[in-house]
Amino acid sequence: MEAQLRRVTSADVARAAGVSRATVSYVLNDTPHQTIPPETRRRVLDAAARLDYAPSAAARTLRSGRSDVVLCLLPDWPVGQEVGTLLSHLSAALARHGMTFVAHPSTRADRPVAAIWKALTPAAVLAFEEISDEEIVAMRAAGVAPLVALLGVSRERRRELEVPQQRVGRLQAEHLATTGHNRLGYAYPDDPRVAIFAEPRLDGVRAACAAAGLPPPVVRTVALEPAAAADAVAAWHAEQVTGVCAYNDEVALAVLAGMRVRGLAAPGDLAVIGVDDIPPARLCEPPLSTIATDQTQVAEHLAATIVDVIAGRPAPERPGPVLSRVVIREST
Amino acid sequence: MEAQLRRVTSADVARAAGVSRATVSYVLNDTPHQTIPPETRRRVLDAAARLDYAPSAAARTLRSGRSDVVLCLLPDWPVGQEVGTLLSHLSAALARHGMTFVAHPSTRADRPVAAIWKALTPAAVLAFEEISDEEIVAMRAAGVAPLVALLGVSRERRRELEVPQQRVGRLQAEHLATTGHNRLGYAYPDDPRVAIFAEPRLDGVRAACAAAGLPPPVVRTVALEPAAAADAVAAWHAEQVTGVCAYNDEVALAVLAGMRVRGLAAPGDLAVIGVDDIPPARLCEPPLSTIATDQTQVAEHLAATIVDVIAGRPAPERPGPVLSRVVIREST
DNA sequence: ACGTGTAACTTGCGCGTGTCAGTAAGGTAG
DNA sequence: CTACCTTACTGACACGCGCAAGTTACACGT
Repeated sequence: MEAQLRRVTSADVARAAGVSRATVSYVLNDTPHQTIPPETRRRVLDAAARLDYAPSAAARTLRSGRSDVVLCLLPDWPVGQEVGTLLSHLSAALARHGMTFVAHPSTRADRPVAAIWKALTPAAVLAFEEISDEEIVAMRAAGVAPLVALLGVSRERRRELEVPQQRVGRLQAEHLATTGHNRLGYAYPDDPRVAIFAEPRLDGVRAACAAAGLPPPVVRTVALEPAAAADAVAAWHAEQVTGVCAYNDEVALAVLAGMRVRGLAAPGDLAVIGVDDIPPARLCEPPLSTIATDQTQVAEHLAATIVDVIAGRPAPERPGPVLSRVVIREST
Repeated sequence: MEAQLRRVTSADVARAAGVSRATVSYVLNDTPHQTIPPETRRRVLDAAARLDYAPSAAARTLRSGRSDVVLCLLPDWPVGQEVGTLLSHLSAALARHGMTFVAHPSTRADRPVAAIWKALTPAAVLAFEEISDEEIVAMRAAGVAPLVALLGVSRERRRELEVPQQRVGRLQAEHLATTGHNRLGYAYPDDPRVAIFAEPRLDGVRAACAAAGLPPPVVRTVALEPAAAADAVAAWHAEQVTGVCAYNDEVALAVLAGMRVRGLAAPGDLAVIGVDDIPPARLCEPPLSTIATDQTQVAEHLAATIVDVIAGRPAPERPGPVLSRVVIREST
């Protein structure tokens, strides 16, 4: 019918509705302190719908100086599906607030981070990794981009979103302590890039040990290979460790593999508990106890915080404490 | 020192360099057919660097009608780390072509897809799932957004990027056939959302069976639970199936778990091969044979295709056939 | 001397918005 | 009748950029 090759602009809508462009803008944004009679409003909305009008984000961004995009800089360590689902929920939650969520796989080495957010003029940037102070002032200076950092550790210097990583570690250790283990090990990840998450979790384990009157955990780095893990297992065994908290489920699987190499079996010789509850956790031998986190709840809180920060309001308080829970299977 | 609260614009650079705004634009974009003496060029570049100038993407997009953003609509099934690393490589590859890659976790139910790309005016949209024809013409009409779809199946209707999923299935079946199995099973994923990938893989298995003179594979849907998988295993066993190709490594792990329930062991009672080579594959019992794909190469080809499509050139031909290879472990 | 050509610029337009500053019509108060 | 307010609108500007068209200065060929 109408083979439109040009973009439909608000001027087109205005023409179709027989009003001025300004009126269209007022109607479509229901600008406060503007009195529009219902009849006119209807005409404008009709025309907009009929023409399939969608405002140009570019023009709107140019005009207002900020867009409704929230940019998430992904870390350069491989993101598993738990982060994937978190982002998915986050995207949905932000959409409910009228914002568009996008993620950029960090290729930090390739391009400076600045190039990315300058190319998008997002309303907010959400990062998993530390951001340099100069970077932060630069973003603030660019006016359009308040910053939010998601870290495992809470830092006093600025307001941050904190997924309670410490609590994750504490839950692991408490579970092992209450099931009769009094000498714990910690399976630390091989990849140095995930240290931001590993450190607070380990801190949580340490805290729980101290609270339960146990000696501090025996920390060993565990690569994702049976042979390497076997060495760690042997070391724990030699130190009378009977329960191991792993950084995550994959590391836990490595520990189980290492035990197999040494002819040991969980939970008899060594109890193992992971974090994340990835699908393989329930499929391995023995099925892996782990810590599951309600990503929906985390996403909801993250979204609320982001919205508040963008609006310049102080961030809301921490999420309720029941985001994570222990999933008991047969490895403990 | 200089607490700038306003954005640095090309006008600022022009003023600092003592030239007009147009000259700045010509220098920074090295516009063809413009003769700029080295001295002037240097002055401009100096000023730009000193002021930390970054062009406004919004303005540029508004002016030129298209941005340098490539938007990837993620599927609503959970993305594993293999997709994660693919996106990471893709982002790097596109950055090398001067484009910015962002991903949007598809919350298809929440917002219509149109709202997303209209909010970003990307140069291209990369989707994993089918896109309706009207959607496509709408994107084309919006002028700014050529479309590229990444599917497992190649469709004649339009140019698509094809990761050779069929080949993945063929590799699995050929490996089992050459190791002496002559009655194969296929472990189909429980999640209907991944059918786009599952179908071509299964087709590949069927083709390989036919080519090897074997009967068609016995297809069973396998949920990611030991009990459910056990039923499938029993069914295969009853039909004298001796080797199973699984949709991916997780499904393969489920099959292994199901065998355990039935007191069977791989590869003796049933050989199992997965796809993806996720870390748990080498950590489970027995270590899982699988198909590994070189994501770097895939990303490179994807990036090249996207760039070509944006430029309006025909897409380059298929990638070389050696993107995937069999990783032989102990489950076959 | 005069056109022609080229180097090295500058001026100015318009992309599509949001919004401020009007303005004409109509009502109400004094 | 005048002064003033409200309703219902419209005109015009600025956001930052790319680029087409124009301008000046100077060199060259005849």
